[in-house]
Amino acid sequence: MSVEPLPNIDRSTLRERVLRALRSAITSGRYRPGDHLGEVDLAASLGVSRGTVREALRHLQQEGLVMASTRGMLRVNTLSATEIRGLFRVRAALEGLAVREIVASPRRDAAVAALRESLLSLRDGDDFGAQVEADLGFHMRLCELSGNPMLVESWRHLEGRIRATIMNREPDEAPAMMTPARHSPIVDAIAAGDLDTAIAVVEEHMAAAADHFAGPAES
Amino acid sequence: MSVEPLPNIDRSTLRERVLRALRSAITSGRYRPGDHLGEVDLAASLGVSRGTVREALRHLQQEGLVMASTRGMLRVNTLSATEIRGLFRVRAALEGLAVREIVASPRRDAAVAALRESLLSLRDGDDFGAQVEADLGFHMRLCELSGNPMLVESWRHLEGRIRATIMNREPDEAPAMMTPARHSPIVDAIAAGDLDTAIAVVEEHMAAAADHFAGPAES
DNA sequence: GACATGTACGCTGTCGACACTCCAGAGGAG
DNA sequence: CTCCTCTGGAGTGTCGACAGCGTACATGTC
Repeated sequence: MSVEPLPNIDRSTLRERVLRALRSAITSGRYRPGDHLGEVDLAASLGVSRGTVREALRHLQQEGLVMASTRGMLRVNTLSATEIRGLFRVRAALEGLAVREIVASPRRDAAVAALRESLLSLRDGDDFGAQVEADLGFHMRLCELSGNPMLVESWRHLEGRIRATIMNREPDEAPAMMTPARHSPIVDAIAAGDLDTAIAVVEEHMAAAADHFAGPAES
Repeated sequence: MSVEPLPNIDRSTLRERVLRALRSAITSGRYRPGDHLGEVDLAASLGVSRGTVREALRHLQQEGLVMASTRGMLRVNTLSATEIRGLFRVRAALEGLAVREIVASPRRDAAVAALRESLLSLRDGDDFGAQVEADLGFHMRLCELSGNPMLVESWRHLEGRIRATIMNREPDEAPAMMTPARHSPIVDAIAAGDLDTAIAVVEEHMAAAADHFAGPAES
């Protein structure tokens, strides 16, 4: 009898796997913003029924990665400059709360260590996709370390739109936003326990990102 | 030929109507927190197919009004005290941002007027359900007046959980939270243009609500 | 040639049926 | 009496098919 512990069985439902596949296909650039996502085509491509694809698409719609167009058809979402600016202001508010809760927490040191670790992933990425993942991973980690599950939930709700925004840009333009140099000041301010500075840093970070992705201040 | 402009035809899809019906049934207390929502029963009650009910339920799940339990079954969501506290902290962050944007906006006076109007609905409600609607309507209005669609979107994403929290309480206990007296200071501070005070008022308002719904500070 | 009308096609909306999993309780072996 | 086994039933998971709606093209009329 074999001693090795048998591979874990994937108990995820078909809908969940289709969901992940579609999400990945969109955020990886396989489908471009504005592309039509037809249920029949996708169902045929993935080898599943329309109903299953349908549920996954509806989920992505609520995530903001997909938007409805005419006659109930779904397209990859694309955000206006105004929406992008608003999006990053909401992010600033949420991540500002995260910073606030981390600074107030007794586990602040552990949180700082975890964030420093997340920063490492940002350094060694020459691949654009990996760079994006590392950036979002850092900010998501920031929310998780707040210990507030609702904050994480709210941030995740925006994640699809964040990704849609980033993917709207050519890969060449964005990397400057995602360097460790832009993120370490946040961690430093948290480590110093200086709440006001930390929040100011986060807001500046988000404002710069908004300018980058929405085009410099037009409003 | 008749001159009257023909009644508007309801073009909403069956799924949308089922969604509204279920949401209303839950937030009105027709189903209690923890109740099992079986697809077959609901489909039979509503006279639609399981697939249609299913899509509506999945939507409500993402809204947080419904949660998954064992074997993929869905139940009316119920939040822990910790989650409730976190929820209201996130609300404070979001509505704080709303206040901030309104104060900074040139249309501040119009916003104040709109908020004052919303306050009126709070006054004349002896019906508990109407009172809740008026309260949530005020806060939602606050977000809308920020002019930031993403902020509204994020707030709406929490709305289901907020309602689930309120509905967890007996109707008799809550009304004190929803008096005009508790809301007008927010509007007054906005009208005065005093940002710091306004945000402090919002945070105090949310902290009090958290204590009320989660039980006084145990953490 | 321009406009109204008919018509085929593509797509989503909705449905009913079958498959599968899990839990609870009956029933037998020890 | 206790434990294991088996068998129903209650649910959800997934599927294929039909129906309805709109668009775009073809057809006919003036």
